[in-house]
Amino acid sequence: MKSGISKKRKGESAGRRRGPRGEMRTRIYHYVQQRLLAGDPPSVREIRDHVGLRATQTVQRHLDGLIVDGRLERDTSGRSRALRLPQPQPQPSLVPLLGRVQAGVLTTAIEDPEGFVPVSGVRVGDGLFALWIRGLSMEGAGILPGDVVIVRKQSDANDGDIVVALVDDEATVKRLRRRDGRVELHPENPDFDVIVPDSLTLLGKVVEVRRFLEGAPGGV
Amino acid sequence: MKSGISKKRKGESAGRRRGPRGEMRTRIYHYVQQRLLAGDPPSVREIRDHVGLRATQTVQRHLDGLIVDGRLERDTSGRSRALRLPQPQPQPSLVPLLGRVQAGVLTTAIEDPEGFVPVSGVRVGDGLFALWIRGLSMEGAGILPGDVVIVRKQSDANDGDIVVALVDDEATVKRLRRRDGRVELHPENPDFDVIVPDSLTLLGKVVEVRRFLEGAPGGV
DNA sequence: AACTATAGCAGACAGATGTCTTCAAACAAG
DNA sequence: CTTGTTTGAAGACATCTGTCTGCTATAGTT
Repeated sequence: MKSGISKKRKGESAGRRRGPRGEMRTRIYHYVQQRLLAGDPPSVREIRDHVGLRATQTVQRHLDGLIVDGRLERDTSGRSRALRLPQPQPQPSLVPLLGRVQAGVLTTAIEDPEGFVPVSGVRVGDGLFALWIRGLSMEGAGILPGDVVIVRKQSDANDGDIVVALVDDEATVKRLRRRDGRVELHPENPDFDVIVPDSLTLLGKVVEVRRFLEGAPGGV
Repeated sequence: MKSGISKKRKGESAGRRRGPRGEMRTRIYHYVQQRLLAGDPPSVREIRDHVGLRATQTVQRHLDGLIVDGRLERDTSGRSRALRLPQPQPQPSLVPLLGRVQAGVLTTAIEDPEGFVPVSGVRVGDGLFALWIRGLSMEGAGILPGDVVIVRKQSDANDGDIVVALVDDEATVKRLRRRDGRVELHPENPDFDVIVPDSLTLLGKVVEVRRFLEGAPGGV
């Protein structure tokens, strides 16, 4: 045993409950939840060691109970570290929050973000990034300077979608309009002009807008 | 092999590079990054299968390179699924998203939320709840129907804060103003009236606003 | 008190996982 | 062209990990 638990004679503590009924299960639940929220799923032995039990089978039975209660889920493919948070407690994913994005360096910016924002797991982490809003061009849509938009990477979008496109080699957020077979990028502020790009380089579609009235997102 | 890679004769493709120098390493990096950001660390065999290699040792060598470059880290305790991203990651918390909140039932609503939204760990999860915006009274502040506000429970707030208060036994979001020792709840829309409550029941202060342009938050 | 259910221990075993060695093909440099 | 480096395959092995069986102690119920 690696955990410093004192050597006991065979069977010495078998069956011993240390606290009120249900306490161990609650302790296990909180430890697993914390580990899963941290993005670091625990093995059964790690759980065992953390809560001070000696047998993995005891942990398993508690986990079985938590799964029956719907508080945890298990990936049944036979892989290791298979616990999951269930709906409606989605496993959060972290989306890279980028600084300035210019033509050609999106991949680099994603690999070296200035921070991260957590999103619900239903959005599946691949293909998302987050950007700061810096201007007033989308004010009418309730998107203000200092907001963060979460963007799903895609190279096409529908009429009416709010998108991130490259204009003059700089990323900009606008509403996409299709007029007579042509693409237009519309601001949501009469003080800004409609942009008609010669060719559209679309980085993605805005799927979420966030405003932080106090503090900044994690890691910034 | 589980991945559907076609059976090849022994050694048939040994040493074959399929793309430009460095491409495989980049592909591996992106896959690992995405998995780690999703809170689901990959095994070496999962990486191997995802990128279409046949030997785990090849993956290991690429991972070694990524570790030398500082782009990934490895927990060296001998555990499985030991890759890490090098920056410290914010640890998200889950905030309950409530349905309708009326006087007297906030605690019940928190215990039985209709879903959860992940927030950055810097906000320390306890004491937070989230609410839907249903009306247009805060339109001028860029807070629209269908938005979700994240609220920190507190019974006092400063002049200018956006707060959640009980008015006519119903939770409402307004901007708090202090005038001549008196509290006023201001809309951010001229079509709505200023509210001057006889006594203020403040549920908390809005710390974040979120708009979901596609889908809803987890569990809803 | 007796009985039952719950909780925990110990040990064994199968499969997942990481790591190492050797060999071979492809590519880059001189 | 030759040589050295990089890249990828195959196979073996040690350890981690999940799961199962059997036993025991404790707590709850009748």
